[in-house]
Amino acid sequence: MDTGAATPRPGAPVRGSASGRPIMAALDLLGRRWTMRIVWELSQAPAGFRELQRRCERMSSSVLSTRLEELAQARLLTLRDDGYRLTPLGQELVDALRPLGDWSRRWADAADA
Amino acid sequence: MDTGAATPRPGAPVRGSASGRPIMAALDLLGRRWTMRIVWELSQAPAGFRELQRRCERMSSSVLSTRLEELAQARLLTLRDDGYRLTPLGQELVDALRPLGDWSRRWADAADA
DNA sequence: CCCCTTGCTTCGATTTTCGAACCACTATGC
DNA sequence: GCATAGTGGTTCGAAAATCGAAGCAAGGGG
Repeated sequence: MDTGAATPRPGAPVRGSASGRPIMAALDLLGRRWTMRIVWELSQAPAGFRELQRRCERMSSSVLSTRLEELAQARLLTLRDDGYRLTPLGQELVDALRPLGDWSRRWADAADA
Repeated sequence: MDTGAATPRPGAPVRGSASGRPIMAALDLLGRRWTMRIVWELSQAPAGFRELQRRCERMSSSVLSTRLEELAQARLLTLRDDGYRLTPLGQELVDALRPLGDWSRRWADAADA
């Protein structure tokens, strides 16, 4: 791989924080382009590489490849016969992200006003 | 500003999705480097420009400036006499992000194993 | 054999991020 | 008045991340 910075791990120093606090590793990992989107798409349904690429319009294959490897390293997903799937840990992340979906709707309402 | 792509707005097409779904705008906005981190830091306490920069080690001033403008445009924060502060909408985002903190600790535990 | 799909990799072009230097302004001290 | 230090930023060239079209190797029909 080596197409960028190391995959953030809880306990290790990451961009913007040498403390090793888990939340900082999470914010670094999830703050990379397409990462949350990929997790979100896989929560809707497992998908293969090319289908994932289709679902996220204009995501480049090279970045998708990098992200999938990062997320696999972080144990949030795995490649199975039927495509990429979230691990139980990845599913828990989706659950943790769910309030964000609710918030975004309130944000949209507020933006209209 | 003009140091990159437009600030995502719910209802408008964003990177990776022409649909205008609020969650896609949120994922685009929050998936930019430092964005969630800035929101997170401001949830701990309001801070001025330079203090924010100190709290997020190595964040460049130019990106901080861009992000603050994006977040202000999205109505998630404002500049007051005592520094940058989250708006009520920004506070709600922090609340929505709170489960992520809990998850990150479970993630850390799983990574140890 | 040909054609289509799959999961990727390669690599040059483009965009984003970095970071040190700098500007304008407001104290505070001497 | 003059220096010093703090503030909120901007500028701009360098470095890193991302893009995206092309290509590769493997597999499955027809």
